[in-house]
Amino acid sequence: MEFYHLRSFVVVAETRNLTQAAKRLCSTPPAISAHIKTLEQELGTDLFIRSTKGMTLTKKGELLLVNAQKTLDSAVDMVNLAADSQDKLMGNFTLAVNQPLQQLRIPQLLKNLSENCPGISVQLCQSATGRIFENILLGYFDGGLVYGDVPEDFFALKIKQEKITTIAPKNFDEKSIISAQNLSDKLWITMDKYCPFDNELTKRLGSNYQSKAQSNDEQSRLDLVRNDIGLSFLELSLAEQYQKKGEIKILPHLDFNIDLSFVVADKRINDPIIKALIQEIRIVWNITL
Amino acid sequence: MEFYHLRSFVVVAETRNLTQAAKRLCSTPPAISAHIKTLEQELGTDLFIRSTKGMTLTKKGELLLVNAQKTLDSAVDMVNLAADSQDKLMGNFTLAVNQPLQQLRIPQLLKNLSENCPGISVQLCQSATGRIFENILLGYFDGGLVYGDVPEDFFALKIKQEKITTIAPKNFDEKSIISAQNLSDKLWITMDKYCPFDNELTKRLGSNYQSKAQSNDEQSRLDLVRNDIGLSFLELSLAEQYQKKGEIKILPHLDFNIDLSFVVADKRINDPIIKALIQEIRIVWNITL
DNA sequence: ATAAGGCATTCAGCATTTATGAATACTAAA
DNA sequence: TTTAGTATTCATAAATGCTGAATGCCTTAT
Repeated sequence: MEFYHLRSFVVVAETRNLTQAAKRLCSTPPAISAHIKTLEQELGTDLFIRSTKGMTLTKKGELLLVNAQKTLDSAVDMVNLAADSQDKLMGNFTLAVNQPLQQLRIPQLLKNLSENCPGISVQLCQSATGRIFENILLGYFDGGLVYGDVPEDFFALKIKQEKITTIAPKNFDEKSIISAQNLSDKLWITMDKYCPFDNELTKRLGSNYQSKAQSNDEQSRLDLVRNDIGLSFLELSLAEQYQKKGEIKILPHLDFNIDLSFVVADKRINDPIIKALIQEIRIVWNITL
Repeated sequence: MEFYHLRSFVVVAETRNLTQAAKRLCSTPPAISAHIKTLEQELGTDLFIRSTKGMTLTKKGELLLVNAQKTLDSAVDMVNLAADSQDKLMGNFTLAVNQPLQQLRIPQLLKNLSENCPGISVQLCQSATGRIFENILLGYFDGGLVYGDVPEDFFALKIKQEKITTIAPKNFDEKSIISAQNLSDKLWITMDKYCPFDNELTKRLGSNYQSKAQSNDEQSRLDLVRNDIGLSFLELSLAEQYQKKGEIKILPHLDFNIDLSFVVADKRINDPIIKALIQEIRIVWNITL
């Protein structure tokens, strides 16, 4: 049974005349006749009573006509839905982030997105800057929020510049630190090779600093510093909060700035979903251009 | 768009694998691939994202899958309904009657029928015995209740024997009637050539009786007799009712018996609807065989 | 009575669509 | 590097559906 059987069924039932039905269906009586016959065989019941005057529905035909009509309507619904959602943006976007969501205004972004682009759903994924680049290239992420410089083959939208400072345990003797170089023999809690923070550290202190522990997670690093394990980098405003509480100390000797950017694969810059997402990011972060 | 497109769509969505889908559909990957591609072109949107791992639904694919499934379900409903009502009796039956319905227990018949065979609807039609035979042969009636002998090519189920008597106006001088022959020169209200009552009249009185008026309708004939137009035949029990009221007189000289039968065309005796109807008639009239 | 017109159906041949099987290109895993 | 699994392309074969003329049936008009 195919749709054209049902179409013929319905039209013949309406016209009660095979010839006219054929005209309306832009076909010929033998073709429509065959449709009806096939349908009758398949359903195992007569649908019409043939006479020299035309075709009249049997009782069972009347019964089944309702379902046939319903089935065709359902199909039309599907086609209409496809047409309606033709230019409607729909899709998933796997967004990798390198910080707690609040700081990145992600909640606001999701809120705006669900209002302006209800067809786009976002899958969030925590990762480190370097890994984000890799996974975007591998197709596991669609885009991400990353620190620092952006490799080739990536499109980057600069969101803001962040100030990074050095945090130390509260009982750290900051008097002993005169220049940045004095920090190179201290114990460090580093990120990992995928994090530009570590690059910055190497740039400033050389590669002879000691790494006591590694963690991508800001919160973990903070905890380790709190517990007197060593020094680490942290975003300035966050660090100031914890210093106020007396939990850590801030060492300004290595302060540096770093860009926070939204990145996607260069080749996907014309993807309408990505375009829409960038638009929303611009709004949330108030990026004029 | 045809059903096989939707079937392929649904199965590929389930298996997320063209090869397995093809197996399940007893087909080959190129065929199923073409189905999907055709459907995508027709709907104007991609349904799947192809990868070396298989096929995964796009967002719009997910959206449209619901409708596709619904459409297929609706079609299955129709096929199931056809199968369920396979052995269910359905149809119209045009029943011609030659008397008021009450006497023929038609109300009871309809009641039983609607309980035992809800798919059968009955169209009632008043007519005269002879016309009933003609119209059954012409296909205008499916069956009827008739008086007297039944021609060839008809199946007859005898329902009961009725006593027919002669009715006369109330001021009729019955003393003057010694034998049946005395009635032959009276004025008669006859039925018509299609009614076996007239045959009976001819048989008994010869063809030289005078016909003043004709009517198939019992009520009309009764009215005419009441108004002193002439004599006529009537079923005995009815006649007795009217005699009690003093409206008419009964003349017993020509009394005769006649069968009331249910008839259908002989060739249609195996029609299941007719079989069912006969069964119900047997019940209503308590006909043991 | 006869002819004409409308109806559904049958059938042989044709046109189109659909399915197939081998080959290809790609990717992931071994 | 090879192997296995994926979807796709292509030429060919098979199947399916469509057509137009012819047929039979019936009703209506002549």
